[in-house]
Amino acid sequence: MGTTGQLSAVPEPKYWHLRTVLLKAIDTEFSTGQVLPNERELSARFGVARATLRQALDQLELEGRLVRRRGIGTLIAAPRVGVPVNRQEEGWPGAARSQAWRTVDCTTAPASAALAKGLGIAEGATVHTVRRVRLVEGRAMATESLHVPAAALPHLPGFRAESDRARSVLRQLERLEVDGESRAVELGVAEAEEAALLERPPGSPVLVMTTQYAAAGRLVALAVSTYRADTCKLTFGETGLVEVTPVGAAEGVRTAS
Amino acid sequence: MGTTGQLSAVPEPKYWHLRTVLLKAIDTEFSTGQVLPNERELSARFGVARATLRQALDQLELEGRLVRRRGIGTLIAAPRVGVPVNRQEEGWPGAARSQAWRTVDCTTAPASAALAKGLGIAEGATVHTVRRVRLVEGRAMATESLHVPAAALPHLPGFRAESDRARSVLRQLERLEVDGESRAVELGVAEAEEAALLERPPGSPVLVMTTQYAAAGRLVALAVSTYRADTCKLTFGETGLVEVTPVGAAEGVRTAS
DNA sequence: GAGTGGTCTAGACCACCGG
DNA sequence: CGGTGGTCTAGACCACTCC
Repeated sequence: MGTTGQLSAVPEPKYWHLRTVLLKAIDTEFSTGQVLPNERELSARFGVARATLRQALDQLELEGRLVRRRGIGTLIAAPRVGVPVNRQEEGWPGAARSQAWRTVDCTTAPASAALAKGLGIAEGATVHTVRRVRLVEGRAMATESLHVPAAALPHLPGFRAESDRARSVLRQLERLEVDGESRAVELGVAEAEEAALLERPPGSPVLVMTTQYAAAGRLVALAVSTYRADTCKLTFGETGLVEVTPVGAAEGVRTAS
Repeated sequence: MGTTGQLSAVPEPKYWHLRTVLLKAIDTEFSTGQVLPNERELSARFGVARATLRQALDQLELEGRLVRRRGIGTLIAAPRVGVPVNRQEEGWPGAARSQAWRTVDCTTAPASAALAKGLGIAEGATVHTVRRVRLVEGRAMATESLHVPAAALPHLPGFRAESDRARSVLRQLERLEVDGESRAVELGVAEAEEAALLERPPGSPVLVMTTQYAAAGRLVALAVSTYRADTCKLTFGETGLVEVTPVGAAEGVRTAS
């Protein structure tokens, strides 16, 4: 990486120009896992205040190009992991290759107004909520709150220990024939508990995915999942006919073209 | 909104606590379009430096709760717009209700390495690229670069004016029978040109969606779309059987539960 | 011109990590 | 312990919008 980096006059902010310079350096002179010079060193080298440098690093971290670790340094991030989110492969409890989820807890409570609306049931109706963490290669990638109206699980056995109840709910869901799902994805930030489960500080960006599952013409579950935006790329597989080359082969198309 | 807001001792950073306080105020005391007191006023009221207050506002803006306009003030944001992204309804050129796209330009050039890989063709092969902007309610919500190998469009007429060529490419695509698509969504930031098309400053967060379209067992197009993360919520409709209550009815489930 | 958010500075102290 | 990133401060000036 060059010594100065020639901050141009100024139609564009310094931090943005810095980001560009650093990005090029990352692409050409560093590789995954390497540590950058520390912030005080970098800010001196580029002749800017540390806060300004940090603004540039913030951008690059948001883009998933850098990882900053307190007490360690700033590292070049690994490319984002493609995380499949279709029901068949991974999303639905107990399906094929899923030891990928770890159940955190399970509660049973009356539905809040918002939750009732999302599930299309009456406010105050009993709802089971299973919280799970999705693991990819052993690392926590997402949290999920799976809300299921008690009415949708007629055969659920009576009270049990919490972990048993979670298992029961999940097992019951497996048996339902889900014939439709509707998803939405938006940007959010991790709140305290989520952040802890994801091993990230509060305020970290997440991709919030909301999924409504339908069976026999009725909604039977509402899942709210928060995926770490720094390390995850959500991939939506095709139920269709052709096996398409996995997305991710497209790495770098956006900027390189 | 209270006058002080009682910043607690400190296991949690001030800016994060501030965010919480402001979030509650937004939910209870303000409504869409209202302007907050200015930053100097707010920072004084909460007894913090302006930079600290801004850190809290940054978070809320990332969450899509605030919009800041230079020279105007900080406003309460409208809820995010649900933007459908399935091929049938909106994504594919010329489909049903689409006057929703505005073509920006159309270029024909050899494929870069990354692009060739994404399309499964040889590097340097000729590719048509149509850039478009997606409009929702008249506002620019996304940009798209649609890359199509020339080889996939055998009947494309010879050279023409750029706007005509764009039209031709899109029309040819309509005629192909697409039988598969593979999507990925991740977080990114808007670069200069994108940012301009989206009427946002560079560095604004975007949801980057990469879509591979297949027809007759081969990839025929690669689309890279960048959606404004502040105002968009991507919704994935079901090709399935049941008409599911639109996601968005689930508003507020995540925090309220 | 007055008022807004956007950028930038130069410093300070803290929390965490490793040897 | 020294070194790292994380937070916070108090100020300055700029770019923009509206009157």
